[in-house]
Amino acid sequence: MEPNIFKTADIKSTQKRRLLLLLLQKQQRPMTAEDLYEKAKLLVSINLSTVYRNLNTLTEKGVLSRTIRQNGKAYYTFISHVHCHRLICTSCNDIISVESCPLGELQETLEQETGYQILEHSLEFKGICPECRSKK
Amino acid sequence: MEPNIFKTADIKSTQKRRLLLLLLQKQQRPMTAEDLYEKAKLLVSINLSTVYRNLNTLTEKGVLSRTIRQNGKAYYTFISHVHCHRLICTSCNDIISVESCPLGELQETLEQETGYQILEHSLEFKGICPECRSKK
DNA sequence: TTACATGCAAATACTTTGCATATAA
DNA sequence: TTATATGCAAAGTATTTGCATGTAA
Repeated sequence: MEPNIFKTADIKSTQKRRLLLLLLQKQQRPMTAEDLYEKAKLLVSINLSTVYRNLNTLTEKGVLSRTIRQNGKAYYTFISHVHCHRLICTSCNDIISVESCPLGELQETLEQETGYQILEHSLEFKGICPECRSKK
Repeated sequence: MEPNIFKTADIKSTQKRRLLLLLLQKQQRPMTAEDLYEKAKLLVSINLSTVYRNLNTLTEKGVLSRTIRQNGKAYYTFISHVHCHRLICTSCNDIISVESCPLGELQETLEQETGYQILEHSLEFKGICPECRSKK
C-alpha cells in the first residue's frame, strides 16, 4: 500500500483504515460497507459504523470512489482503478466488468451544449447471462 | 390516459392507481414514491405504502420503469417515455435530461462478447452547472 | 497533550410486510 | 362473491449520528 495515502489525504493512519484499504486493494473489485465489515471482523475487532465512517472519509478525501448500484447499495473502489462499468445478470446476480466506455465523446459534447463541467458518470447494464438463458 | 393500461397489465383499475399514473404523466419527469405521495395526498386520502406497492406492481407489470439514482432513491417513469439519461449538478442538484445515448452499439458488441441478453442500462452524469461554476 | 478515530446504542431514511378491512370485477 | 387493493402499524435494510472513550501524532 502506498505509504503516504493518509498523509496525502491529511487523515491519521490507523489500524482499521490500513486494513480497509488493504482489503479493497486485495479484492480488486467494488465492495460494500457490509462486504468490508465481514472481511475485516475476521481479522480485527471492528464496528460497522467505523467502516461506514472511514468509507465516507476516504471518499471525501478522494481516495475512494462511491457508486450506488441499482440494488440500492453503495460500492467502493480505489479512485485509481481502471474506469469500468458493470453488466449484471438479473437472474443469478453474476457481474461482469465492462471496460469499454464510449462516453468520453458524448461527455465533451454535453459539456459544450450545457455549460456543465462534467466530473463523473455511472453506468450499469442489466441482462440475462448465458447460463441463465440456457436454463429457461 | 390509455383506458386499457390496467386491463393489459392484468390489474384492477383503482382510484389510487389512476391518480398515480395521471401524476406521473402530468409531471413528465421521473418521480420518487415520496414525490408522488406528496402530490397525491393533496387530492385524495392515500397511504405511502399504497404508493410503494403500486409503484412496485406497475414496475413488475412493465408499465413503469424504476431507476435508482446516485442519491439512493428510486425514480419512476412510464416505460413508454423517451429513453434518456441525467446530468446532475453536485452543487445545487439541478437536473438536465440527456437524450443522446451512444450505448446501443456498445450494447450489441457486449451481447456478442459476453453472451448476455442485455435488457436495460442506467446512466447518470455528474458535474457542476454553469451557475454554480460562475459563483466560485 | 490534543485533535481526531472508534465503539456502542440510538436515530434516520427509504422501503417492505402482516393483517384486518374495503372495493373492483 | 371473491380475489385483489388499501390503511395502518410494525419491521427491514442501509446508513448516519451523539457521546464517551481510545489512540496517533
